Amino acid sequence: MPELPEVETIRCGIEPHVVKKTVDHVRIHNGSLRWPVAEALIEVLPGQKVNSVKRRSKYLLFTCDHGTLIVHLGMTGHLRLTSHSDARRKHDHVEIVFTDGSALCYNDSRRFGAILWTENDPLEHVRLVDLGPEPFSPEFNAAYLYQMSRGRKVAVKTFLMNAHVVVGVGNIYASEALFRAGITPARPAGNVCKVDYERLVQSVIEILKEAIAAGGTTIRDFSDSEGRPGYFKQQLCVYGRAGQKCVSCETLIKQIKLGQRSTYYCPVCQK
DNA sequence: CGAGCAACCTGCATGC
DNA sequence: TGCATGCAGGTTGCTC
Repeated sequence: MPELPEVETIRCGIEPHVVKKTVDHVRIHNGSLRWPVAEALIEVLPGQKVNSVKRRSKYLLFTCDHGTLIVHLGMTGHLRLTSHSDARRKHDHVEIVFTDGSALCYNDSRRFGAILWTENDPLEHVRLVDLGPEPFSPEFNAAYLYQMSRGRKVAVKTFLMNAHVVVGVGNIYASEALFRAGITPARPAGNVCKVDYERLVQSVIEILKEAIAAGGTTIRDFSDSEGRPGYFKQQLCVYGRAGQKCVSCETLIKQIKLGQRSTYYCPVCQK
């Protein structure tokens, strides 16, 4: 479900509702996510206060008194704010109930997501330590992408989606950013020149910021912490538009597969 | 090291 | 109606 804009939308929605709250108890209904949810959370979390909700890549970091809860939503994960008296829904796997009776509920039909716990620096966690730069950080620039891509034969779109290169760019925004930059997605990353990477960096930053401003993209079932959809779908130029006219030149948008992921582009505007 | 791809799992749309 | 197929905002961990 979520790329960086969707995770950031969820973070903004949740933060004011959980910060300064104290955990009363934790319920694990189905801890079988990508990695087993630590049963120890049931013992460890109660009594701890949530001090901040941050984001690194597509991970949400709930900083607590004596550790950090690291949450990834996978493809279909949802977090919603509930009351302890609300009815449970199908695929509600983990509930964190606060002392005031409010709760944070993790729902994930495909269970590709993860809920991890660390008492050390979360950025040093094995899942986070090797990640590439944040797209809004100064380290994400044309010189960096150019240098990283030399000698790489992989398609530039797959390269852009590689979290060791840059985090947060998933399947929707990779197609969108390449369209805006005028780069055809199947081009080997190592053949893309510096000037093109300059445009790509700008396009990625712009698209992600616009998507955050729109509250993310809802294709199927994305919703924020209060159940509202995102509105960036209206601004998508190529993703999901196979066979429709290019917004710029009216050529029909093409769909191909790259790295097992559907990829959309305009064969005229993108070279 | 990089590239390619199967796997994890459920739900939904489509076609016979 | 049923059943088989293919697809889905992600990531890991194999093989070559």
